[in-house]
Amino acid sequence: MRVTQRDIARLAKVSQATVSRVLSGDARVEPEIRDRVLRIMGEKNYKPDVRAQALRSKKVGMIGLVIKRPQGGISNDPFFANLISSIVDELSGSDFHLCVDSAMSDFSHESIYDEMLRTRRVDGLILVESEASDDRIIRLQRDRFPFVLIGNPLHAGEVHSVDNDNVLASETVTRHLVDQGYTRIAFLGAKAGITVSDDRIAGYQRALRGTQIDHLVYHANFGSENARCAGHEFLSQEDRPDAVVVLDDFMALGVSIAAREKGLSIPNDLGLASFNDTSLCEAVGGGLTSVNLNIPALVKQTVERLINIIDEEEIPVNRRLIIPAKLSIRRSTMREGVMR
Amino acid sequence: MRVTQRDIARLAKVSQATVSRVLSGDARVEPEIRDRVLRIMGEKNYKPDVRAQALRSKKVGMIGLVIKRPQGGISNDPFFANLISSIVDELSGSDFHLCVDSAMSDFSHESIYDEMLRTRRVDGLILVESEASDDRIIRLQRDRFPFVLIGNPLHAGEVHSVDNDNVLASETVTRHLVDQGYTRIAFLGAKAGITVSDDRIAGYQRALRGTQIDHLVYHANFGSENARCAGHEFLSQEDRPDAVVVLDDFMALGVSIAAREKGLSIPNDLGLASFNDTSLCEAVGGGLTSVNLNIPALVKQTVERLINIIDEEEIPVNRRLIIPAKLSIRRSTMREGVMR
DNA sequence: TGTAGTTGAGAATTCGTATTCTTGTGTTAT
DNA sequence: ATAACACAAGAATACGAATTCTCAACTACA
Repeated sequence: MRVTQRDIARLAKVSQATVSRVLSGDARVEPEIRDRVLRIMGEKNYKPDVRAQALRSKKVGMIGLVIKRPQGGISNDPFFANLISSIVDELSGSDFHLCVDSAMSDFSHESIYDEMLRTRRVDGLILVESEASDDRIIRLQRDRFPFVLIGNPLHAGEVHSVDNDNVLASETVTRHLVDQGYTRIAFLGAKAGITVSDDRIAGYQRALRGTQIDHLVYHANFGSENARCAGHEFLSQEDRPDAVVVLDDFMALGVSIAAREKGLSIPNDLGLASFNDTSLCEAVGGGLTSVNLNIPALVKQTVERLINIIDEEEIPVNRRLIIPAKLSIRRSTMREGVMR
Repeated sequence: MRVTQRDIARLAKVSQATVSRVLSGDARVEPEIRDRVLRIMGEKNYKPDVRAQALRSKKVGMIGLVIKRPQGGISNDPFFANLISSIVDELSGSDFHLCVDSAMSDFSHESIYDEMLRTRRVDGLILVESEASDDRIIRLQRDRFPFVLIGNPLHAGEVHSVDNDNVLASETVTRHLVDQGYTRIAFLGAKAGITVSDDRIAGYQRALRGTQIDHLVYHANFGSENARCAGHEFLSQEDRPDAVVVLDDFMALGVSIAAREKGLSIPNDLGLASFNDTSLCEAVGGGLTSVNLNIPALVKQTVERLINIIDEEEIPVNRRLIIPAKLSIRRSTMREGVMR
């Protein structure tokens, strides 16, 4: 059977209220009594029941992460692995835990919303934006439910969000390629409508604006295999690009394979850079230049802010927070005979 | 403010108990009243408070996953991404949710145990075994707390566990290499003491037992870079192996890079096979043969069993459940001129 | 010495739901 | 017709911890 405060109280010959006071560190309890209670709590290995605490104090000590899975799961997305483990790490200091749920395409939007909010299973939510899913956000705002968005909130006004500046990051990589002397730089993105992809294309274009370099934007579906196919196509062209910025590491891997299959050497025949700085980057072709989004830092800010909102401490005025990304330069963009 | 059963009761002019009965589908409530209550619940958008339900009914609707992170997080381990997303997917049908926590090396064993069990934050646990961490298990058993282990329970007796037969799987891949005509087959594993690695080495050895082929076991730390270094070493030997079974895809990637750097072509000069069948496999060198552990199936069994234990339904007698792995054969082991 | 003020701690209540206990009404059997 | 009984639904209680209310004992000050 479970040990309750009442049990402790009986054994320590005090009231249950006193046990509760000891637990909450109430100052006005005689040291002698406090020690006795603490001793017995130790002996009996007592821990308060979070369920009762939650009911009484209106806080469950849980934050929720709702991941939107496209069709067959998010199994292979290293981004989520990164995200989840970062959140868990970040939370391990606080008194919050992480509840992970998934929302399918559309139908279960409502149901996951119900489950997580109206039932008070979590105190707050972390949303991860991939497309523009505004109905959720609007509902959350209406109910004044604490949440922080990772990603670009688009036109949604008063939303707390944390994100990278994808435009700037993409501009930076692209500039890097320009600096390395590449003259025909392409961008391989996902199909239009995916916010990250669109933003990064915008950054790529911004970087090239002052230059003579043509804007070459290609599109492919996610995954290395799709990217490999796309790579084969654009690398077969007469005036093929001599460098490519790719939407993510997996796709870049695909491109690198396509390049190898076409007999193009990286970085001399083809410069290659991408985003996410996965562990893959260490391996691909002796090193793949990639933008490190600094997910741990991003998560740290997200979690801190969310907890602040939940605890109703002063919420920073700046509702949108940008985490700077940094470039991890590796061999795939270090053309021979070029010095910074 | 929150809508409670009492509010619904007042509006429907019934007692709170009746509302509760309607909710639990109690048969002996007049259809007319039931409909009225349901209508008002709908209007008011009522959902029961899980905190109160949990307190009352001794079930929180949560299962916990404690991941043991070696030092700096599990960020890059695709296995966990897979695991977590599979669990979430599997759970999305049930009325359970997933709570993910991490346990550091040793210290926080106790603390995570406290948090998750004594506080009744979760109804049951999924443990993932990488080494032999028996103290946790023993404590859980003593408290008769519902849990299922993913991995090999070693000598721990009465534990519910779900796992692949790593020995058999490894035997199968190795056999496959033999069948392909490779004659000098090595195994690259992690350092001794890691259960998966040891088991797979055992399977490798079992496969070679009837043959003339030497047993060549190498060890390296996890990660593609470490494997690449190790690969360089053993591929430089006079009598280098002509095929390698590698502990996981990431390490295999490292080996493949080492091979390329040494001018060895895969699969003709070097056969390569590994475990996990990550999305990487599609990409590496035009296809990497890998053992598919069927994590979704493994998770399905794990979750089903755990929920059975929690609900105290009849628990299958067979405490240890083996999920068959299957081999995904790709280019890296398809030597030219060899037919099955 | 008497009254006001302080303080430590027990009693009682609350959180929202599930469940048991109880009662009033209607049905069946003798 | 009345005792025995089924049954729907309200009243009351429990779950475990936090908090408010209350009171007794003790200090302080005139």
